[in-house]
This record gives sequence, C-alpha cells and structure tokens, in this order.
Amino acid sequence: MTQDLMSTYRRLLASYGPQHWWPGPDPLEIVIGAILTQAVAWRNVEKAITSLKQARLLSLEAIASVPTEELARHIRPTIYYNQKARKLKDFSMFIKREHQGNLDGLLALPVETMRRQLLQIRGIGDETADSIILYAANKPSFVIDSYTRRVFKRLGLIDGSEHYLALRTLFMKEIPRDVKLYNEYHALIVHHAKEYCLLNSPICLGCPLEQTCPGVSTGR
DNA sequence: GCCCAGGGGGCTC
DNA sequence: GAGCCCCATGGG
Repeated sequence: MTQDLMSTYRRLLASYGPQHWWPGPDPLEIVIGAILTQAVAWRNVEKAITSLKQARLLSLEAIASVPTEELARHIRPTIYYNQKARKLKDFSMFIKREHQGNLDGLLALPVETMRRQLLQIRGIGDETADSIILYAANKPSFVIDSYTRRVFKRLGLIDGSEHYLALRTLFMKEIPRDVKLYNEYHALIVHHAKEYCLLNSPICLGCPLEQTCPGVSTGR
C-alpha cells in the first residue's frame, strides 16, 4: 500500500506539477478560507476574502465585534453565509477564550492536541480541522475530502465507505509525515479529480493514472 | 433550467 | 452508526 500511495503521488506530480495551494502568508486568512470553502468553489471564497479585507474585517477582534448580519453580507458568495458568519464568530470567540485572542497559541500546539481543540469548535469538522493544521499551522495532517475518496476508490485502493478518521490514519501511516508532501498531495488529488474523476462520469479518457484506474477500461 | 462547488450540524430511526 | 435534510450563491 505504501508503494501504491507514494507511486500514485509521484505520477500525479509528474503529470500536473506543483499546485501551489494556499500560499498566503497570513494564517488567519487561511483559517477563514478553510471555513468559507466548505462545500464551495475556491473562487467564491476569494471574493468573500476580498470583501472582508476591504471592510477591514480580517482580524479576530473585528470578527468578534462586528454584527453577525454585517459579517454575513461580506461572505454571501460562499453560499451558506449566515451559518458561516456564525462559524467565524464562534472561532474568534474560542481563540479569545482559550488562547487570549492569540491564534498562534492554537497553531503552536502539537498536531493531535490542536486537532482536538479545533473539533470542539462548532462549525469545524474533520476536514476543516485538518486543512487548518496543514495549511495554517504548517504541520502534517492529511486532509481527506470527497475527491480523495473518489480518486482512491476508482484506483481500487480503498472501499470508499471508510470513516474519515480511518482514512486519515491510513494515509498518515503510509505517507511520510511531511508538510509539503501532504500539502502537494491533497492539491494534486483535487486537481486530478476535477480533470478526470468527474462525479457522474466514470470514464476518464486520457487519465494519467489509466494503467491502474479502472474507470478507463471498464467504463464503469 | 440545471448542476454542482476544496462540509458540518442536527435530527431520526 | 447510517441516512436524511438544512444551509441558500453564482458560474458554466
């Protein structure tokens, strides 16, 4: 399995090259992006972030003090804006309460400790927690999303019905714990899924993984 | 008009 | 624990 996961990575990287995900220098912006991107295309998140930035709402203090309705207005492109406005507020309140308002206090924690704290926050589930750990805290925590399930199910490497934590544990056991590697791998999986593992189209013509991807030959 | 995007919470059984 | 609904924009 180790060889399968790592060789798949190498082939994806060779096919698509580095993806440069979340290069933003500001951890808070990455955290906000991780919450806003839930079930939403990234381009919509960029609009929301820009709006927040222009309104000077890109700080934990500002998010905590601004009315929820006003916060929601700026993040409308991210669909569930009322819910997400509450999520951003809950996050800022958590940091204020548990880390004296200092985000670095959370991001400096050991991976599993940080993960437990993140999961306590309403609105942050497994995937968002791992995204924050990986991209904002720069610590190795493999992100499992629906694309990951789809791609590796088609490759026959997983069943697809495994629980989130089971897959995360598997990937982290088989893949060396390296931040850049986890970052790049997840981005490559998403890119590949968008190109070839389309939701309602099991056929992936020209798929770079076609030697192992059953979607090509069987048409399933 | 229809589909679907880098999910999570809450409820039911 | 699985299965379902809710949330509710915008681009192709």
